[in-house]
Amino acid sequence: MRTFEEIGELMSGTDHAKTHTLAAKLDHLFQAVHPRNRNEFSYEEVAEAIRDRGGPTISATYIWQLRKGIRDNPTKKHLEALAVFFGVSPAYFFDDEAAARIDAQLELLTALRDASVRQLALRAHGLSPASLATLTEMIERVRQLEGLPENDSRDRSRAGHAIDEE
Amino acid sequence: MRTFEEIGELMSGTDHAKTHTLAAKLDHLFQAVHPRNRNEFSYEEVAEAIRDRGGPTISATYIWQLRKGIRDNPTKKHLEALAVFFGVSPAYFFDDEAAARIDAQLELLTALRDASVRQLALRAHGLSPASLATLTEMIERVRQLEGLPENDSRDRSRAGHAIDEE
DNA sequence: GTTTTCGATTCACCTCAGTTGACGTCTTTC
DNA sequence: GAAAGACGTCAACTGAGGTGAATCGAAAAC
Repeated sequence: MRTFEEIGELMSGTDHAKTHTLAAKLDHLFQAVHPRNRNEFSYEEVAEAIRDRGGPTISATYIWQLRKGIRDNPTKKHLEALAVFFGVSPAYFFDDEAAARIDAQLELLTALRDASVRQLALRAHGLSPASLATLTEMIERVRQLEGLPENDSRDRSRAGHAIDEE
Repeated sequence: MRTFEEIGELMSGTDHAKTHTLAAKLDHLFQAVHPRNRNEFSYEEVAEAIRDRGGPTISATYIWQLRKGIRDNPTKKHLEALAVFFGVSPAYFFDDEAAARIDAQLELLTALRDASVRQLALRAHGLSPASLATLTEMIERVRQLEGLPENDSRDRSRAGHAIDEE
C-alpha cells in the first residue's frame, strides 16, 4: 500500500523514508516560518489568517491534527491554502526534491532572522573568495567545538518568500 | 471566495482564469496522454491501473466526476495517484506556470505520436539553422491555409515522460 | 492564592469526498 | 436482429475528512 509513494521517492531521487510525511513537513514549516521576535504561529492564527485572506474555511483543530499526523490526506483546497500561507509551493507537500530545495531556502531565512548572523553576512559581503573560504572553515571548527551538526552541503538558491514584517 | 486562487495566479504570472480548473487540466491530460494507435484511456482503465500499481483505491465514476467538474477538491492521495498515472508532477494540478511548462512537453509528445511528424523531425535533424527557420516559416503558412491555430510560442523543454509502449 | 487568558488537546458530531449499483447507448458478434 | 459486452452517465448511499464546543494546562494579571 506504499508503492505509490515509493515511486514518488524514486523519481525525486531521495528516499529518507519517514522524515517526509505530511506531518513532518508541516511541522518543519511551523518551525521555520514565523515572524522575528516571535514563537511559532498558533493553530488558531494560521486558521484565521487563511480564512481572512479569502481562503477556504479551515479549523485550528484540523491544522493541529495534520501537524501531529492524526490526519493525513487533506483536500486540494486545504493543501493550497496551507502552502500559500507558509509561502511555499504546493509541490512542497508532494515532491521531496522540491521540499529539500525549499527547505534550504527556509533554512537561510531562518538563519537570517538572527540579527547578528545577518550582520555577519552583510560584513562578509565583498571579501575575497579565499578569505570567505578561510572564515567558513573557521566557523565549521567552532561549530564542532560547540557540538553543532556538521554542514551537509545542501544547495543554496535564491530566497523567494518574505518571512515577516521587519 | 476566489482570492486564494487569484494569489496563486499572480504568483505564477499567468491569469487565463477559467481554463485552469482541475477539470480542464484533467481533461487535457486525458486527451494528451494515451498510447499510440489508441483513443483515450477509459475511466475504468485509469482506476484499475492506479489500484494495480499499489495506489489508493479510486472509482472510475469518481475520475469521471473530476474530469467533468462535478467534483473538484480531491484529496492528496488521489491527486498524487492521478499525477503519477499521467506521468506529470502533482504541481500540474496546482501551479499554472508548471502546468503550462508541462503542457508544452505533452504537446510535443502528442505530436511525436504521429508517425509522419516523427519522421519529419528525424529528417530535419542536422539541417542548418537558416533552413530550419525557412521550413518553420513555410509550415506556419500551410497551417494558416489549413485553418489551424497560430503558434503561441510556448517554451520547449526536455520531455520526461514515456507516453506509451512503442 | 485566585482569576483570567490563551493555546493545545480531546471528542462527539456533521458535511462532503468517494463508492456502489443501476441504467442508457453504442458496438460487436452469432 | 437479438444477445452480449464495454463504456459513459446518473443518483443514492457510506464513511472518511473536517468542524465546534468543551476540557485541560500553563503562564500572566489581579
